[in-house]
Amino acid sequence: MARTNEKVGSLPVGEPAAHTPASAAAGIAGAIGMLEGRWKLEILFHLFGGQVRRFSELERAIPAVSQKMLIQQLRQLEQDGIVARRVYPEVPPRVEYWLTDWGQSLCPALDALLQWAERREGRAGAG
Amino acid sequence: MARTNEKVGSLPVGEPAAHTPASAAAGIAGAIGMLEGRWKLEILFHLFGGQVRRFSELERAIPAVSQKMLIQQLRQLEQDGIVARRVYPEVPPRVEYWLTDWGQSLCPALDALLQWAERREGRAGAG
DNA sequence: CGGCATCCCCGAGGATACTG
DNA sequence: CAGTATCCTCGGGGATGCCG
Repeated sequence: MARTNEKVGSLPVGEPAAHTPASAAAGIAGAIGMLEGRWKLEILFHLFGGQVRRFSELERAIPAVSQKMLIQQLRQLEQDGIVARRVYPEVPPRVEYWLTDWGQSLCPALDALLQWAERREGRAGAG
Repeated sequence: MARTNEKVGSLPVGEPAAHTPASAAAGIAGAIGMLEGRWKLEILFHLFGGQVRRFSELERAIPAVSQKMLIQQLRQLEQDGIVARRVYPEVPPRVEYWLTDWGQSLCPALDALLQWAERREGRAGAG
């Protein structure tokens, strides 16, 4: 988010696991940012597992979304390298969407988050 | 998000791992929602590892945040059961914040997300 | 069928000032 | 020091209409 330039002190460059609270937060914020649109997660879950869907299929699968939003979120996901898109130069037009390998690899991370959310039951905490 | 009432068909109730695309998305959206405030992640990373911080410490640790925002996000995290709060009835006032056990358990999930984000480099994808 | 453009609403988040 | 109240900005996202 704002200001990632709070340089770390003396780091052995090359180690990918070195983070300040700010840089770690920034990295995750970036990841979450890519997932933030109101419909992106739902889109992703319709695409996980190598599924290929055309625009109208997604539209039907997510009834509450508007065309504009669906396109917008799809394009953002595409731009972020999470989903891939293919246009068939036919008439009537056909466009298909699916997950990139990197996009697919989001699944476990999302699953971890879901597990965490569901683990909430016994949230006695550390009070 | 909108409409979680798209009931699943015939599920063996009791299995916690059964999700429709919509319900999985909703669950993760809930988790992400708790993390969404602009400062929450940064707050979390200052609290991970059992650290206890008082309000003014967090304020100094996150210079760009306003009092209002810091309090608001802290309170939301508290309400969600992620952070705990303790007020010392002294003067001048002192308030300390730390993560609940459940909050601490977010760390691996966040880490998975961070790993994923950093794995982006060779994002050739499944084009 | 799929996509872009326009207008509008609403709420998250910021700045500032005040209180106990 | 910690928290509250008020006001304002900004942009995400909804509705609608037109195009290839």
